[in-house]
Amino acid sequence: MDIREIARRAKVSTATVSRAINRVPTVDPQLAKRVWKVVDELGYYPNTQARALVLGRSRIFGLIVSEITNPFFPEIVQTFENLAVENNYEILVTSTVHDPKRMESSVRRMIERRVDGVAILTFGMEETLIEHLRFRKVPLVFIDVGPDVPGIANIRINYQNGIRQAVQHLAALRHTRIAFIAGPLHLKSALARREAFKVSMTEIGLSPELIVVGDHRMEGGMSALIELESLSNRPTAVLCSNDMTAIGVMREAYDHNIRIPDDLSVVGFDDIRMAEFTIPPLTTVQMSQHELAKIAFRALLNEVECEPSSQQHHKYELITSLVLRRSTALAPAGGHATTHLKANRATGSRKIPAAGSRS
Amino acid sequence: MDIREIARRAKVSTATVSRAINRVPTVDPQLAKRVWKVVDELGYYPNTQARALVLGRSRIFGLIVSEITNPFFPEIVQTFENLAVENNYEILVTSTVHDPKRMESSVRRMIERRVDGVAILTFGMEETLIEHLRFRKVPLVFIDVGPDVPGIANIRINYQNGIRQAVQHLAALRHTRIAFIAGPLHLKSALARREAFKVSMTEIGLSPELIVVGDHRMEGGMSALIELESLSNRPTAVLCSNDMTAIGVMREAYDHNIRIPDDLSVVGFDDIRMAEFTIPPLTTVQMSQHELAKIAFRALLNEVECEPSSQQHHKYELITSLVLRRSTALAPAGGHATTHLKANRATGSRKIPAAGSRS
DNA sequence: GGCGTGGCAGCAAACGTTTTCTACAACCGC
DNA sequence: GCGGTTGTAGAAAACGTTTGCTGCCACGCC
Repeated sequence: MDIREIARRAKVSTATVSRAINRVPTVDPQLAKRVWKVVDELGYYPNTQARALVLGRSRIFGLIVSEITNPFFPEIVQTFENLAVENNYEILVTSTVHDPKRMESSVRRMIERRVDGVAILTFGMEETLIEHLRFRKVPLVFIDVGPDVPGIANIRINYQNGIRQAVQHLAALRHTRIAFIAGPLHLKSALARREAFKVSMTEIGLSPELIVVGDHRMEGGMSALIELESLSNRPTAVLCSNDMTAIGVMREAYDHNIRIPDDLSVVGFDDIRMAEFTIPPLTTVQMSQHELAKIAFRALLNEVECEPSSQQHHKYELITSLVLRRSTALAPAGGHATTHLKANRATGSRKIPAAGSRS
Repeated sequence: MDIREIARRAKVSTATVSRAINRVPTVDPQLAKRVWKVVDELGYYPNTQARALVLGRSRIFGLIVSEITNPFFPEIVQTFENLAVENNYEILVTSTVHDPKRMESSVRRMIERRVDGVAILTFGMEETLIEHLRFRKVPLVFIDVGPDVPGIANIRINYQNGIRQAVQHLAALRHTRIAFIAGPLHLKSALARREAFKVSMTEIGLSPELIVVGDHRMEGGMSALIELESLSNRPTAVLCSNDMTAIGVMREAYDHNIRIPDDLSVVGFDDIRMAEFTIPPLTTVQMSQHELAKIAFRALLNEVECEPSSQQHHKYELITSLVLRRSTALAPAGGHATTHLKANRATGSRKIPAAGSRS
């Protein structure tokens, strides 16, 4: 069913149908009404790919994220989608899952579908891939980083602010041995957070020496805690590069009967929704996913719909700030007990194999 | 840059370019090589919307989920995307966020973009909306429910199996007052789980009377626990309609110093990834998101790429089964203490307002 | 009353592909 | 050597829209 079918039934030309559908004001109200009636009766929906072809605009925005399974991102995707719906855009979401092949395929798919703009909310995208998009003059939005030219918006994130608050908060609780569990260091965002930690520690006269590397996932938090606990100058507080890491830390601490926050204070980063529901609720640095998505979308829309002549090179900045919950407390008097790693609880999960007779 | 540009530079017709690009074997290898060279040099990518227009197939699958922010779904989306990439499809994901308006917009967007099939992994989609898709002969895949006609695949989920295991597991731990926190009862899936609970309880001679209603979110779990704790015949175990509810329950229990599993056993449903990382790790009924996505994708692909004549009305079924972790234990001797609701910890979260001077 | 003008509908081209059909060349067999 | 057959490239139509341009009609003005 196409526009011609409508035209036939409404006894007008396809041009008139098109104009009626698109609410072009020069069309006679009576004709328009006739068209709408037929459109409605037949349940006609315009074919957006035909429209995109002639218009040269697809009304699709690409959204490239690291992994949609990381709870940080779904919130962004949701907000982004809400805004897209409001503005009559579609979104094409792809995960890079830290795989160069997938990054490449992400970019290729965006280009093939002729998206009108791409928000790159993943880190560690290769320069040459980005060049592919830039070459085609696809408007881009980056987090943190990206070339400093018109048509490309950068969202700067003020990591320092929130991390300084976190460090000062811990220091105020008399912690001196504060560890940092970094993210994968090939990611600029992870690097930036670690640097912010170093700066903040130095500012208050502590040496930022307890730094181990995680993977921004729960597993990395778990092994990082084991690593930290095996040290002779074990920390009394640990600041994590993201919330997932912090959740892993708390989970591992649970296995070793390390009490949070009594024995060990934990601070996360991101303030994902789950942070409010961990046990104990996680003190963390908020980096509003909602705001981030809003900024990214606005930036993209601005690039696409405004005159490129206006060359307005907006500076977008997202601030971060500490949210206090209950995973931090006064430093224990003499550091926490030394037997943690021995008090292992049973771990692992078993699965019931069959349908189960009554037991 | 289009196929004609390539044709001009390779000194062949557009037909040959098209054939070369699509690896049609009848094209002269030498010509093909010439075309590929130009394609490569110019960084040409075919315009999929033009292709879709003439082919009548968009190579886009729609994926309608309830809320992408519910951790159950991102796993599905990821697996679905992986399969899509492998098979050269794109996915168009929309969240209904339990909003009729958004469901409508979801369906409209799917139709406008001319998707080749839709997996409806949300519950409570209105019949008339589905009719819109069926009317256009869009292949559909449903969870649980859906019209029983060719071109529409239903993934039946065996809730009973897993829930029976859960109930029997709790009974084996000498629990007799087992509560159930249901999901929103206008959802068929929530209803089915509750029914499975009732059946399972009855099977072992317990009466399924302790049933309260949640919302499949953490907040609902929290208030449901409060409700249950205010009862005179307070439960010693609670089975939740999904894991988010269970997380809410454990979080609320924490606030009231109800120990899990010592005072209260908790069982979830879904086995989201986070279930392994809660404190304590959550015993739950697994409903593999990975499998679910695989089945949905396969069903869709089957509907789209196979002869409609084959009429193979595959039955897809997903079984569920209990995963034991550490949120369940022997029932406390005389029920747990009665003072829970009074031993309230401080709650809520505060936010540090400004950049923070040293404290 | 004639001409000019404004308003509005329709024709047709264009968007970038795929594919059918035609055409041409080369080769083979008789 | 010629007709037939096979193999391969190109011309052109088609997919479903939008929109510039043309042209018609009616109205108003002189």
